[in-house]
Amino acid sequence: MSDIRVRFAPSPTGYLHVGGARTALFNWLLARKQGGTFILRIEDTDVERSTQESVDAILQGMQWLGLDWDEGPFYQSDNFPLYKEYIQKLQDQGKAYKCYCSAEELEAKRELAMKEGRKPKYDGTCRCRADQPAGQPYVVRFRAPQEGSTSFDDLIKGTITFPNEELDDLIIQRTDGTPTYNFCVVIDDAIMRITTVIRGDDHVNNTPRQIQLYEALGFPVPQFAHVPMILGADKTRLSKRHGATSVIAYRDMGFLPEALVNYLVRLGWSHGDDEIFSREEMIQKFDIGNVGRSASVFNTDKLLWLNAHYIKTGDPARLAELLTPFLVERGINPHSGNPDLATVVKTLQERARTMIEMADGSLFYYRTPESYDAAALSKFTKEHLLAVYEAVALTLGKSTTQTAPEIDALFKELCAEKGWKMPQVGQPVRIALSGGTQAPGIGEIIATLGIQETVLRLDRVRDHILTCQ
RNA sequence: GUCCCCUUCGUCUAGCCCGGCCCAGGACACCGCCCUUUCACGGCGGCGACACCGGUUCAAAUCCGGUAGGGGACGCCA
Repeated sequence: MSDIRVRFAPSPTGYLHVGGARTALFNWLLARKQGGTFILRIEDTDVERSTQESVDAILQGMQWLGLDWDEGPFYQSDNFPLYKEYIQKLQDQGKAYKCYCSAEELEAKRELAMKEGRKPKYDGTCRCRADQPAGQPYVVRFRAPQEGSTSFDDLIKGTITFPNEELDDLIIQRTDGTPTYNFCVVIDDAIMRITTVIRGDDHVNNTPRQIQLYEALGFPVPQFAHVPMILGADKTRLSKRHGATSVIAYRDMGFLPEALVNYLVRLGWSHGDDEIFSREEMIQKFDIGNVGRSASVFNTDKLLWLNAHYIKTGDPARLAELLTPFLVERGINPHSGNPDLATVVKTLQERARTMIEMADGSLFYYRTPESYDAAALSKFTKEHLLAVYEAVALTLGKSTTQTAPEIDALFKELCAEKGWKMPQVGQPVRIALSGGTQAPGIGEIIATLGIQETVLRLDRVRDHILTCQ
C-alpha cells in the first residue's frame, strides 16, 4: 500500500482513442501495482467543445477496457470558483497581473516575431503597467520568473531543463473570466494531491510553466512521466485516416478488451522478451521507468495476433456471449435451439482472429448452405460424390457416436472399407455441410451439428448434384 | 525561427545506466519446410537493424562530442 495518487484527465471532445487509453492504462497500472489511487477527471474547461456524449463515450471505453477508477469522475467545470480564488490570491501577491492587450494585437505580434525569427512569446507590455483602466477587458497573466531555469526529472525521459527566458507570462484567466487549462490542471492536481502525473509527451513543454505555478502557489510539485505518442503506419500522429482510433471501434471490429490492453501495454513498454501478459502479470511487472522514450507505430497485425491468442485460449462460454451481438447483427438468434453456441465457438477458436471472423465462420451452423462451392465440388466426379454421400449418410444413420474423435474414427473406418483416401471423403462432406472448403474438422462439424441435421444436409446436397449437374 | 524531445530488423522491442557474455536476442509480418481431412493451429528454419561522423578504450549498440533526420511545443485549445 502506498499513498501514490495518479489521474487520467481526458478532455471530453471525442471518444476515447487508443493513445488516451494507453495513458489511462499506464496510470491504472501504476496505481494498482503500488496500491495507490487512480482518479478520473474530466477536463471540460473548454465549454465550447465539451459534450456529454464524449464523456459517456470515454467512460464506456474505460469500462470496456476494465480500467476502473477509485475516485471521480470529477469535472473541472465544478471547480470554477476555486480557480477564481487562487487567481485572486496570485494577483493579491503580485504574482499575477491584468493584461489589457487584445487578442488581435497579440496575434499580430506573434506573427511578426515568427517572421523575424524571434521566439513568439509575450513581450511583457502590461507586466509593469501601473494604471488599471476601468471597464477595459483584460486577461490575467502569471508573472513568470525571467531568469534562471526550470527543470524536472521525468520518470520516463530523464532530466529536462528549460531556460526561463523561453517561457513567457502565460494567461491564466481569459477575458470572459474563465481560467485556462495550464492553470486548472495545476490547481486540480494540487488539491487532488496527485503525486505522479502521467500524460502524453505533448505536455512536456507545459511542464515548466506548471512547475512555476505550483511553486508560486506554494504547492508541492508532483513527479512527471511523459509517455511518447502513438503514430500511424506512416509515422505521423495517429489519426482517423490511419483507420480506427477509438477503442470502442476495436470492440465493434471484434477485438477482445484483454487483447487491446495487452497490445497497448507493450507499445512503449516491455518486460524482457515477454509478449503475453495477464492483468495480474501486467500489474506485477509494470514499471513506469521501463517505458521507452520514443514514439511507436500502431501495428494492427500484432494486435490481430494477440486477439487470436486470446480467442484461442479464451473461455468458450464467455466468447459465446461476446459473439452473440455479432451473430444477431447477421440475423441469427443463437439461443433458439441447436447447435449450442459454446460448442460452435470451440470449433472456431483456432480459426478466428476476431469475433467478426468467428461470427462469419459460424454462420453455416445456423443456416443450411444455400449454395455449394462449385469449383471445389468439381474436383470430384458426380458418381464419387453420390457414393460418398450415400455411404456417409448410411454410416452415420446407424451409428450412435457423439464425439468428434469418434466420428473421425468412423470416417477412417469407412475409408478403409471403401478404399477411399480421407481427402476424397472429408472434402465432399465438408462442402455438403458448410457449403465451402474452409471449415472446422469433419468430426467437429458433425458433432456440433448433430447426426440428424448432418444427414438432412447430405440429402440436400445429393438433390443438388442430381438436379444441377 | 526558437526551445524541448527522439533515433537498434518493415513494425513492437531486449540489450545501453554498471563498456567485453552482442559479427546484437525475442515478437508480429513475410518466405520456405513439416504436420494435416479443408481452412486454420502448431513445430522447425530463413530473411532482416545498432542513423551518420569523429573521439575515449586493449575492447563501444553501450561512454563523450558533433552532424543529419524525425517529432513536439511556441493559443484568451486541452
